[in-house]
Formats: sequence, C-alpha cells, structure tokens
Amino acid sequence: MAKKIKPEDEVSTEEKIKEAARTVFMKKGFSATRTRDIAEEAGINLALLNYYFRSKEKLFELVMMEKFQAFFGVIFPILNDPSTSLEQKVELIADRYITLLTETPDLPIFILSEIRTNAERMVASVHLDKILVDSQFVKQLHQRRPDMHPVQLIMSILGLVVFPFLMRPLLMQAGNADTKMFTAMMNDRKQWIPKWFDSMLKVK
Amino acid sequence: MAKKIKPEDEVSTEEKIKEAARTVFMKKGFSATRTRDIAEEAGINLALLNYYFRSKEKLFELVMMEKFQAFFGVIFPILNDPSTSLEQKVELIADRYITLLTETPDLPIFILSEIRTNAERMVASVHLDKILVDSQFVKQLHQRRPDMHPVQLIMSILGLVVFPFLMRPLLMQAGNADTKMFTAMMNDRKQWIPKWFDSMLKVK
DNA sequence: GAATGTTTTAATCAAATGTTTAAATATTTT
DNA sequence: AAAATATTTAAACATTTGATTAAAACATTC
Repeated sequence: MAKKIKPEDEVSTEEKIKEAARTVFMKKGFSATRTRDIAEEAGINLALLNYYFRSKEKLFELVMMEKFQAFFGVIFPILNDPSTSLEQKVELIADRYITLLTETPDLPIFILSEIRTNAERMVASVHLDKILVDSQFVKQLHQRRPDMHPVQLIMSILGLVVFPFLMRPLLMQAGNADTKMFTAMMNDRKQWIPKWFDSMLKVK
Repeated sequence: MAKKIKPEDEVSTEEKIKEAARTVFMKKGFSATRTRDIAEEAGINLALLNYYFRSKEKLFELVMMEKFQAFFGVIFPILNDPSTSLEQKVELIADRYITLLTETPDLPIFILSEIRTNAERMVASVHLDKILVDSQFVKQLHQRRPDMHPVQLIMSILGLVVFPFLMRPLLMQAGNADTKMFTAMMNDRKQWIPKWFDSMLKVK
C-alpha cells in the first residue's frame, strides 16, 4: 500500500478514520458505536473503513491498545523507578495522571468498561503482576507499612486520582462545575493527594 | 392484567424476565445486551419480553432505576443525618457501601457506564446537589476544614470505597485474588478507610 | 498519454436484532 | 361447561448494521 504524496497540511484518509474512531469509541464504547458513526465523524465513505482497517473490531483494537498504553504507560515507569522515594512516587503519580486525564477525561471509563467486557485480553496485555507484586513501589510500601496490604494502598492512590474523572459527567451535569472549574479542582488535588497519602501511611 | 394463582415456589414469568434482565444488563450494559440474551437467561419465549415490558428500553429503564436507587439510596440518609458525627458518617459509608458492593460488585461500573451515555437523565433522577451542597456531611466537612473543598473530600471517600470494585475484574483476572480473597480485602478496608479519612482531615 | 496501481463511491448483501402477529394453550369468570 | 380473558409459542417482519462488490475517479509510472 504505497503512500500518496500529499501537501503537508492534508490529513490522510487513514488518519482521519483513526481519529474519528478515537473520538466515537471513547465516547460511546465498542457496542454502542456504529461503523456509520465513525464514517460520518471522519467525513468519509463507509466502505473506506473496511478498506483501511478490515473490520470494526480491528479498528477498535487499535484504538484500545493506544489508550491502554496511555493509561498504564504513565504509571509503570514511575512505580518501578528505584531512584525515587515513596513520597516522590505518589507526587509523580498524582501530577502526571491528573495532567493526562485532564486532557482525556473519558479515558478511565473507557478503559474500565472495556475491562468489564474483556478482562482476559486486557490482563494479557498489561502485566499487572509487575505492578502489584514486583514493583519498587510495592516493596517500598511493604517496608514502610508491613501491616497494610500494598494492594490496598495502590487501590487507594489510584482511587484518589482516577475516581473524580469517573464522577465528572455527574458533577458537571449537576451544575456544580464547568470544565474550567473541574480542571481547577483537579489541579488543587495534585497537591492534596500526596499530603493525604503521606498521612494515611502514618495512621496508627 | 389479573394475576395467575400459582404454587408459592413458582416464580412468575414477569419476575423471571426482570431477574434475567438484571443479570444480563448488569454484566454487559445496554448496548451489548440482546433481547435474545435476556430471553435465554430467563428461559422464556422471546416475544414475552415485549408482551410484559413493551420494549428493551423500557425494561432497561426499570432495571436501571432499581440499581440507581440501590447505589444512591444507601448514601443519602447517612450523609444527611444530623445526629451523627463526621467520623461516624465515614464509618457508616465505608461499612454499608462495602457490604452492598460485595453483594453486587458490578453495580459501580454499571452505574458509571450508564452515566457516561446518559448523564442528563441520571442527574435528573438523583438530586446530587442535595449531597454536594446542602447535606449535613458537607456542612460538617466545611466546618472542620474550610480550606478543603467538600467536593474534594466526597470524591475521596467515594473513591476509596468504590474504586476497588472497578478494579476487581483486573485484580481477579491477574490472579492476585479470588472472590473470597477480594471480599476479605474489602472487609479489611472497612476498618482502614475511616482511619485514613480521619488522618486526611488532620493534614496540615 | 497509455498503462498500471491506488483510492473513493454508490449500491448491495447477509446476518443480527428489536418487535409484531396470529394462532394455540392455559386460566378465570360467568 | 361455555365464554371470555390472559399467557405462551413459532414464525415472520422491518430495520439496523457490519461488510462486500464492482465500477468510477484519481494518481503514478513508464
């Protein structure tokens, strides 16, 4: 499949479809998305979707892997870094994750929905055990608080960071926040979460 | 529509369908569920679904309202009780919510997925502002920590309680837990969350 | 500029899916 | 028991939807 030579500002049909697929799949999930939705969003003929990506499923897989990478790719290197302290890791997670999710707030619900319908494949592609058992973070947690299960603490830090983005549609619809205000709250949260987590680690 | 007189142990067709709908909708969500899935799960003829409930959508709405009630009904009375302290409320939420969700662990992802595709209707049926602005809990939070936005703290407590159930499929698939072990962890969590939250409130 | 390869389009297909129909069966009422 | 009403069934219907096809339009190569 040779590439056409096109002006720099032109976006290839393939990329238009991929971008439309990102948008629609992210918003509605796999089952609720029609190939025609994607074609319309991309402004292309329906048949081109199959021409470039063979099938709806293949296209979805592409988007999913990309998003999965975005979601877990941020956290892995931070948790495994042997040169940072526990406190620094928490600070980094809060900061990097909130920054990422502020840009793509639909990411968590997309990932979690997909896990619900396809836990096996998801787990195969993420090596969760590397986080939950072997990571530097787990070792540091265990050393600090042998009486708290590291998984408990990982669920806590992730819950503190991610859960607000799951509540976001509810908050915004309830009129208690607009996009700007929500972003401001999440930025505020970047500072609170490390403080909160440190105090949790000191609980008697 | 007169009721048939049937032996006590017989379950009515209507209830069989409703129960099957609960099961399938909860597991797969609205779009991924086929009416034939529900009919099969209920062990009834496909046409009976429309005979008793008019449409897939009407049946879904019924299930959804029920689950919504379960999810928010637990939290409302606790947060609005003027006779309990901040600490008692947190303890109650952790205990009651974890108990509820241990019985129906798919509830959170179901609710959140539905909110994603239908935030307006959801918000109309929950009076979220009653929690986020007017509740006793918010007043107590504000009195204790005027420098922390109450919504921040509500997101935190809910995140600590609910998020593990969203990660459950991932944890269990990763082989780091079976049902029994997960339940044990969540029971453990009933005691940690109040301690954690109290320490968060004391952060400098 | 003819030949060749690539991209796009309109039309169509086949399967899936929510729903309806009409006849059969069971139950209740008179 | 007969009539009326309610429930159940098998079949079919009408759309929707993912995918394909065949030809046209376009671009590139020789």
